[in-house]
Amino acid sequence: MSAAPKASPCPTLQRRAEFLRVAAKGRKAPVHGLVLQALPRDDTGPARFGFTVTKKVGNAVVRNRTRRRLKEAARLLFAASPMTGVDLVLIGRDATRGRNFLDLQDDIRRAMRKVGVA
RNA sequence: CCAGACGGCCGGACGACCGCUGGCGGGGGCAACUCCGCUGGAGGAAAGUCCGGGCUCCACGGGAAUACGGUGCCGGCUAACGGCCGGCGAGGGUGACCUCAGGGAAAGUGCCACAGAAAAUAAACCGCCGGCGCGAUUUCGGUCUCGCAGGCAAGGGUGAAACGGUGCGGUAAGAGCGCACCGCGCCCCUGGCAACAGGGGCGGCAGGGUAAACCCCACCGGGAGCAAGACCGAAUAGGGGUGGCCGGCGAGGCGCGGAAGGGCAAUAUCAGACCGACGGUAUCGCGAAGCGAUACUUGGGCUGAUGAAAUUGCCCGCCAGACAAAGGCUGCGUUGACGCAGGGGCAUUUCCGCCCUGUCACCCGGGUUGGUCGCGUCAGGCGCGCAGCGAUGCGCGUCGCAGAGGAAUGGUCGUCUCGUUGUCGUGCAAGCGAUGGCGGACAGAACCCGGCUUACAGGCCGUCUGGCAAG
RNA sequence: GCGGGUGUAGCUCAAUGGUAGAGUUCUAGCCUUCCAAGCUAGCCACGAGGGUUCGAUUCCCUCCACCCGCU
Repeated sequence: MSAAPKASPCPTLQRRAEFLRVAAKGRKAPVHGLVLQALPRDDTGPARFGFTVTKKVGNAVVRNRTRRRLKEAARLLFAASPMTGVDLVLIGRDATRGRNFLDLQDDIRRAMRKVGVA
């Protein structure tokens, strides 16, 4: 990469191969509001996030809103307590949209403990 | 007031905290970037992708014809359209109004099942009619059965549809055979730019339906799409080439290594079942770019067997992260890392193991999961005026109004609002007030614009129609 | 973004504009000591809505769902 990488506080996974790697080799924790997949990395860079909402959940508006809630909940949580050296994939499900926001944040914390990276 | 028709419009509001992103200004930094402030940040359909255009590349000397695809009453509007407006015709509705692929059936071809005699050059099942012959009967007028050769198409029956309809005359019975009206065709007149409408005359019925069957006629149409297309591309890694320098030993059996090897044939292939996706070949359609269709299999992989397999030729492929240049696709060196040795690394020492390994300089090429442009000032929005029945056009004024890039335009909370519903109070009642619950549609820009189509909670405005009531 | 195709019985597939059919499944009966096989009978369908036509699974339009290809 010729341009210097942007110093974003919350870098995202973008390539399909990265998502597949996390799904294949990482650990999975389904909770009520979402499904979390995590894969530790060797380096000590900031945690990277990926967001997945399948077409089964709904149309474009519903998927967009589901993804944004997950993104915001993750942003608030990890701004308070940053993590390093891990790739996280958050998968939205039907309940994500109607879940109380505080409960959704608790769901993420609970899922983090289940996959053993918290 | 009730029911309805048409047109236009809105698509919850405000605030707090925490975020994302475009622009402008300022500060820091060599720069990438970062901080602060101000300001902008989804839709009427952003959707489906059904049409039309801009823009870009490709193709192209002009014109015509053919083929293919599309459109199809007339006139107008428009950049253009399969869109819109106005008019005409047909059908529906008490009405406002709605619906219609609505050219040609007298160029030709095809089709019209079942039923029916007959489904379109006509024809005659049951029938009707008079004549002739035999016979029966008779109140001597006639009546009836059967047969023969004829006339007729009114009635019956079939069907979605039966070679004009109704009535009168006429006749043996009938028939546009004659007449009136309706329909139809032709001609003329009037109105209209036209589609068409109205009127008159003539004809005596010719021409069933189907063109969302082929077709004919008229008009329109090059191909692909912003992943179009253009530019930059360094360090490092990686590919290739040339030159200089350095370089201890060894092998071609197995094995191993190497940036890079398969197929077919020749004295090495064989058998089996399968597939037609991919590739190839052939044919067909259009002028080509390009797009598409059909067929085939010397093509493909799979399973099993034999074999130590070389060499040569041809073809394809590979070295290579798309493309190309030059070169190469092998291994005993006029060489260049295969082995050993040597050098370096795995914290240090010895052994073992693993990994890396000529070095320097110059030059060349392509352009990726990189960056930049394309990228938002335009068939633009709003207001007023003028022209027009209208679509729309013209003039003036005014505004600047998203620009992401796996994808921003948000997340959370509160107050209000709207709908619905429960409870309480009040009231004869409609209702009003208080309070609580639930809900607020359809849906997310991806180059842009004009349409069409489809989805949509709730609400507002205007015009009109039918009905009821009151004045 | 561009383009193509499919939708018929529970399943796999047929069908010139004229009564929707085959195999299989299911149900019942026969056969058998019982089961299987076999035989016989039955049940079940044109993705949705409009239009053209006397008549539509078939022709035309719109919508829905699914699949495939190219870039």
